[in-house]
Formats: sequence, structure tokens, C-alpha cells
Amino acid sequence: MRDLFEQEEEGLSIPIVPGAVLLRGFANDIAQQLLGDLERVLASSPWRHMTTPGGFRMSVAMTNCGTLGWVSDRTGYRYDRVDPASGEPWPAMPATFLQLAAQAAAAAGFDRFVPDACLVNRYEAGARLSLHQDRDERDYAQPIVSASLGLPATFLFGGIRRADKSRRLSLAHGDVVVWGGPARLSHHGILPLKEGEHPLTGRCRINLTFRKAG
DNA sequence: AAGTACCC
DNA sequence: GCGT
Repeated sequence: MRDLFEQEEEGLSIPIVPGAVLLRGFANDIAQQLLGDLERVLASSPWRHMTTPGGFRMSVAMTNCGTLGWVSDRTGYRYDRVDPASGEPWPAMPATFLQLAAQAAAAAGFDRFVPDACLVNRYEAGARLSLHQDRDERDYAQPIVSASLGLPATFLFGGIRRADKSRRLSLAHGDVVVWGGPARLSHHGILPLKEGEHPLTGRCRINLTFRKAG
């Protein structure tokens, strides 16, 4: 019953596990500015489907902004200063992105969060991200901030061990999840996106994931 | 490896 | 649905 109650809360901090919190609707007021800034990022570094080290095409389309961008190809996962598609540095992180990330982190108890990487994910119907850990960053003392825009999705949030039981959380437009400290290496993922239409993003979900990678 | 296939 |  507690879960049903939580699903209906708005504008509140909802604890998930120690070190992880869902900030319901935290990005609502700034969502249109974020999406406008994203258009300028995409003009330099457009969407692309990366390849896993196993050689499979990821269903989620991605790009990055900030001094470091997350990249996957046949050689592995890494952060790189350069967009491999353009040969140029990733676009600068927009001020609105930095502000959202810092304010969300602070609201979750992580002060002075200054991300140097923003991975942008676009989910269309059927796109998914299987359960994984964010472990390519240098300093696990730095939290992860993940903002949802557009269509809703089911977020899986598990434990440190892959076999730990995962919780399912419905994430809606404007929701922000922050995890760090004891939850920093929690497994997480997104179930296949359902079809739908959102007034601001159309038939997709956009996710902004902020990290201090370097 | 953030993926798939296949097995139990 | 889980592990490999």
C-alpha cells in the first residue's frame, strides 16, 4: 500500500533505498528549457545508436554534452573528450543542465555536485536498457543524477549485487532520481518503453544522466 | 561490459 | 524469470 501512496505523491522526495531518492516532478518547471538546450546539443552531436563490446546495436539512441562523454563500441566502455562521430569535443554542458543537476543532487543530500558529463538517452517504443552498474567513473563518492522527460517508463532499481531483488518505479516527465553513497553502485535499468505521445517530446522518452566522470 | 540466446 |  505504501507503494501505491508513493506513486501518487508529487513534488516530494521519495526514498528508494539509503543513498537513493526519487524527486517527483523536480524538473517540471525547467523541462522546456532543457529540451530547447538539447536541440542545440543535437545540432553538433546528433543521436546515434552505439554498439556494445559484444557487437550488438543498443536500442537506446544516445549523445553527450560536457567535457566528457560516455561511449561504447566494440573495444569497450569509456569516457572520451571527443565525439567519435564528429571528431570534435562534445558540446558544452548547457547552464540549465548544470543547474538542474546541482539542485537535484543538493535536494538529495549531495552538496557541490558539478558534473562534467551528461549522457543523453532517447527511448522510442521498445527501447530498453538492461540492468547494469555505472562503474566507468573515476570517483564513486560522486552521485548519479538522472532526469526523465517525455513519455513515462518503468525504472528498475536493484542492489549492489546483480542478483539482488530489483524494485520497479514508474518515472514520469520531470522526475529526477539521484543515487550515491551506499547506493552508488546499485544496478539499474529501463524496461522496454511503451508506445505513447507526449506534448513536449512526441513519441519518445528523453533521459539526462549527469555524472562526474573524470 | 549498458546485449542476445538459450537453458532450467 | 534467472543465470550463463
